[in-house]
Amino acid sequence: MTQQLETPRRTPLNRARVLEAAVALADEVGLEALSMRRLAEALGVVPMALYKHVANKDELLDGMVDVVIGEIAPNAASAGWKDAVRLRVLSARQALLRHPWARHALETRTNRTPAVLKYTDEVIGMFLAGGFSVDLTHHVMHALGSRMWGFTQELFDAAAGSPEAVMPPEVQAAILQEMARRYPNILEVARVARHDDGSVVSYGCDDQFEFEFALDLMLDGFERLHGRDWTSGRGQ
Amino acid sequence: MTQQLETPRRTPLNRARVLEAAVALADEVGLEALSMRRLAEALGVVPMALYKHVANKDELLDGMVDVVIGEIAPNAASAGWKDAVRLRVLSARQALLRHPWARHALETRTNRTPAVLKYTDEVIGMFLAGGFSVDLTHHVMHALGSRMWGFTQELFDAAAGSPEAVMPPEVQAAILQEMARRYPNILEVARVARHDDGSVVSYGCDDQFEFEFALDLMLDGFERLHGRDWTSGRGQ
DNA sequence: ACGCTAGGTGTACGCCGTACACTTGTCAAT
DNA sequence: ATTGACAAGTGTACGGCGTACACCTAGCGT
Repeated sequence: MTQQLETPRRTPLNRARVLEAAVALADEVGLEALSMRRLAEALGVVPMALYKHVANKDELLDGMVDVVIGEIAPNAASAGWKDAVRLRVLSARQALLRHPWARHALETRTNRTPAVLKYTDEVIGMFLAGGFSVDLTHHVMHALGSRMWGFTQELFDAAAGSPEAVMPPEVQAAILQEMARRYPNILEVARVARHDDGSVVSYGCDDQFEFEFALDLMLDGFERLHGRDWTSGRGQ
Repeated sequence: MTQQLETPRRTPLNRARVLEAAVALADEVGLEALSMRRLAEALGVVPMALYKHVANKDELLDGMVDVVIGEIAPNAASAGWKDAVRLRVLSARQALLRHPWARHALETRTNRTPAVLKYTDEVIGMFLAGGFSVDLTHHVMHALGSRMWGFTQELFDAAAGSPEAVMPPEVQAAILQEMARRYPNILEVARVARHDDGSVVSYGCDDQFEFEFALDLMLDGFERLHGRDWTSGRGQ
C-alpha cells in the first residue's frame, strides 16, 4: 500500500532510458562525477539494476557517445563537398557543445560503435562524392582527425586569465609580472586575444571563430591538393 | 640486523625519483593501471609515503607530464620559422611516442605547469620571430592545437583491421561483409590504406607520414596567410 | 643530551565497479 | 486456476582506489 503510493509500479527501465538519464546526469555534474551508483540513484533504482541494461560502465559511456552523435544533424544534400563537410562538422560541434563531457568521452573510448562508424563513413563519403581520390581522402581524414567531431584541444585557452579572483590585487599583479618575465610571448598573445586590452580580467577567445579558422584552413588545403590531383605515391 | 640486510637504509625518496618511477611504471603498465598504491609498491614504500613528495595524484600526473616535456629537444636556432616549428613539433612527437600515456595525460590535465607554459611560449616565440603578427600567431596557435605536441586524435585508425584473430575465418568474412554493406566508404579507404590489398590482416597506416602530412598542410596554410598579411580584423 | 623535523608507517574512511545469489511481478502454456 | 519460465530489480559482499590523520623514528643542529 505504501509502496503503491510511493512507487506506483515504475514503468520499467530500458537501455534508452538509462542512456538518456546518464547523458542528462553527465550534463549536470560532469563525467568524472558520473558513477553507476549515482546514476542508479538518479533513476530511483539500486546500482546493480543498471547492469540489466548495460553490460558495464564502458558500454554505458559508449552508449552515451552514441546518443550525442545521434544529435548531429543528418547530411544535408548540399552543393559541393566543401560546404557539405563544413556544415556537418559545425553541426557536430553544436552537438558536442551541448554536452561538454562528450569531447573527452570521444577521445578516451576506443570508439568503434555503430554510430561512430556511421558518421565517419558519411564524412568519408562526402569527400569521395566530391571527386577526391580514395588515397587523398584517406590522408585528409587523418588530417581532419578530431576536428571531424567539431572540437580541438584547447590546450591554450585561459592560459593567463581568470586568476581565481580570490587573490588580493597586488598578488595578482606580482604573478602577472612574473609570468611576463618568464612567458613573454604567451602574454603578448593573450593581451591581443583579450578584447578589451585593459585589465587582467575577461580573457576571452571566440572559440567558434578559432574553430572555423582552423577548419577552413584545412578545407582550403584539401581543396588545393584535390585541385592539383595530389597523390601520396603510396595509395593503391 | 635483518633490517640492515634487507634495507640498508634506503636512500630517501625525493620528488624527482618519485616522478621518474611513475613515468617508468606508466610506460610499462599504462596510465590506467598506475595507482598510488602500485607506484609505492614499485618504490618499495608504503602508499602514504608518496604524499610527502607529491601533493596528490593530480599533481603527480602533472609532474609526469613535465618530465616528458623535459625530453623535448631544445629549440635549435634554425633558418626560418617553418623549419624551426616543424623540427620542434616533430621532436615533441618523438618524446610523446616514447611515453604513449603522455598524450592522454596532456589532453586530460588542465595543464598550466611551468614546463607546459615554457614550451608553449617558445612555440609562440618562433612564429613571432618569423615575423607573424601577434594576431595571426594567436589564431595559428589555436589551429595548431594539440598538433603542437606532436599528436592528433587517431579516431580513425584500425577502424577495420585486426579482428582479434580468435574468430574463425568464415565469421571474419561475414563481419567484413556486413561492414562493407553498412560502411562502404570506410572500407574503401581502409583497403587503400592497407599496403598489401590482399587479406584482412596487416592494416597499417604510416602514422608518421599522416602526422607530417597534416602538419605541413597547416604550416603551408600559415605561410600563405602570413604572406598576404592576413588579419582577423579583431586583433589589437 | 635534547628536541626539531623530514621521511616513512599503519589504520581507517568513503568512494568506486561489479560478481553473485536472491526475490518479485508478468504472462504464456497448461 | 496453476504453474513455471523469464525479465526486472534487490542485497550483500569483495577488492581496489585516493587520501586524511595520527604515529613513529633516524639524524641533525644546538
